[in-house]
Amino acid sequence: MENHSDKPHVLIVDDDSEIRSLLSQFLQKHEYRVSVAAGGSQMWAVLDGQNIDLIVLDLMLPGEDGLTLCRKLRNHNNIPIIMLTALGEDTDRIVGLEMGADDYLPKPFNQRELLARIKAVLRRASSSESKLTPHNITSLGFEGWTLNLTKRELYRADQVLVPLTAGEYELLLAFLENPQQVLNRDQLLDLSKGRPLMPFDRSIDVQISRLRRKIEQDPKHPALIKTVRSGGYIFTANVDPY
Amino acid sequence: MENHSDKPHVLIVDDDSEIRSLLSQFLQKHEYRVSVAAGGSQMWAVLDGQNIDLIVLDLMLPGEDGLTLCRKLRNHNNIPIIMLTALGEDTDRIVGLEMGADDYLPKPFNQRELLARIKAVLRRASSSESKLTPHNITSLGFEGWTLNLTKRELYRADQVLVPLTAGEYELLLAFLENPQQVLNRDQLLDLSKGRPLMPFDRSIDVQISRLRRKIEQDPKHPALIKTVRSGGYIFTANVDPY
DNA sequence: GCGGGCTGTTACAGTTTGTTACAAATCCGC
DNA sequence: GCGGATTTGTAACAAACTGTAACAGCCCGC
Repeated sequence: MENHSDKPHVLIVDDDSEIRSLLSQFLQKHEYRVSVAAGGSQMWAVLDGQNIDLIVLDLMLPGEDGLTLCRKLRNHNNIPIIMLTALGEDTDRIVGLEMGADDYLPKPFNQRELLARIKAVLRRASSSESKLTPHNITSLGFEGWTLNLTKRELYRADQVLVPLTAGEYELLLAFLENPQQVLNRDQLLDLSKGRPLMPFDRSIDVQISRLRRKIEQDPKHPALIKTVRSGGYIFTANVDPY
Repeated sequence: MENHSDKPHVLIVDDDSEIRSLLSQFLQKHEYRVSVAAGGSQMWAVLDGQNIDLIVLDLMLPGEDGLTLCRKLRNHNNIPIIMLTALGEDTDRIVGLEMGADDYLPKPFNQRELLARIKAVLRRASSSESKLTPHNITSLGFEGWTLNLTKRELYRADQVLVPLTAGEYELLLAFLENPQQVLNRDQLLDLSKGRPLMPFDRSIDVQISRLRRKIEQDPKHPALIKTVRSGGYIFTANVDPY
């Protein structure tokens, strides 16, 4: 469980307010803590402030649809997802599973059926936590950016993927693991490549330049990675793990 | 145990009918279920229809010899094998073990000796079952895909079988057993083929390329198996055992 | 033995990374 | 401030690394 209580915290994302309140009451009766959201933006707001253990996500939503949200969620974290869809069609199920949903339930569904699936998915999630999923932290966030550690991918605040080369990724990771402290070139080379600094070695400077081009608003006046003359570089933003 | 009774099911492969019936009676007395086969083709027929827990395989067989059968068995499954050979020579033992036999017994042998070895091998097999690639786990799932470990078959999200060669299967399995961590080429070669990396050896790269062609949505931009330049490769998805 | 499939090797093209060179920025003593 | 020394930014090139097609050898079933 992500939170400190013993009740799993379930987030229901559905545009139908009747379904929201119905499910909410039902799950609360069965010892779940429940939050609700009518769409994508409300969902992100809840995720920002709460430690959610499982998301029940409607496939059909006004605005951004469930599949898109599902994929975006997977870029950020590992929270289990159960998709609800009006169609009992296999195609939807397949696409959903490919997007990273953990289970799927065709509407209309029996509430007890949903309860059973929630239990099953949570059980699977907690049992596999220690084994085949070695990392508890999957992403690091800073200033709206997200670095997904399992996919080794960087996402901008608007969720667009920004391709990083291996070298750029390792360098950025070195900064995110040591934020707000000056790192000299030797440390950076050690952290990112595991090798020591040689005389006249400028490779870090060049990699910094390349990384800035990708993550700085104005690379000429960097805000995230600042130069410390004759000291090294410093990552200025706050970093939070997910 | 693969079958649902509590009796382990042993398959005896020997061309000598006297030995077959002798061993069969003896083992049945000691609470084993026994099937017999006189050679390769009978063996495959039995394996097709029964859930065999252990195979006692004679090295000297008319037609296809025991070593060849042993290797072929290993390409298909993980059933423990005890080899019988007329020669007490170490060379045969070594070759047998290399082919994947779990133990070896020189003829002539004491029946109690065979019983002891069967017990030991089954105990070893069942204790390792609960570890890394447990036998009670029959499949590994990731992003909608399913890898069936007993059949060594891969299924897409829509349940369609995707044929894998032996090499591709072993490589994929290596990833699924070590997801979300960077594996270098030496590790991958060791895990999938059991041999060390030689200089200028590019075989892993080629196998990766072939595997990607089968499991990646867009092999040009792989999502499941990512390249880590100068590091190796990483399997990015979550893996859950079934 | 023949043919087909699998695997490793090789070659070459496309990326990524390190090196070098020079311009720009900063520092320091005056 | 001014000029020279030092440090950093980055374009351009070279070297290293990876992707994959094509080929050859091997194994296996017939």
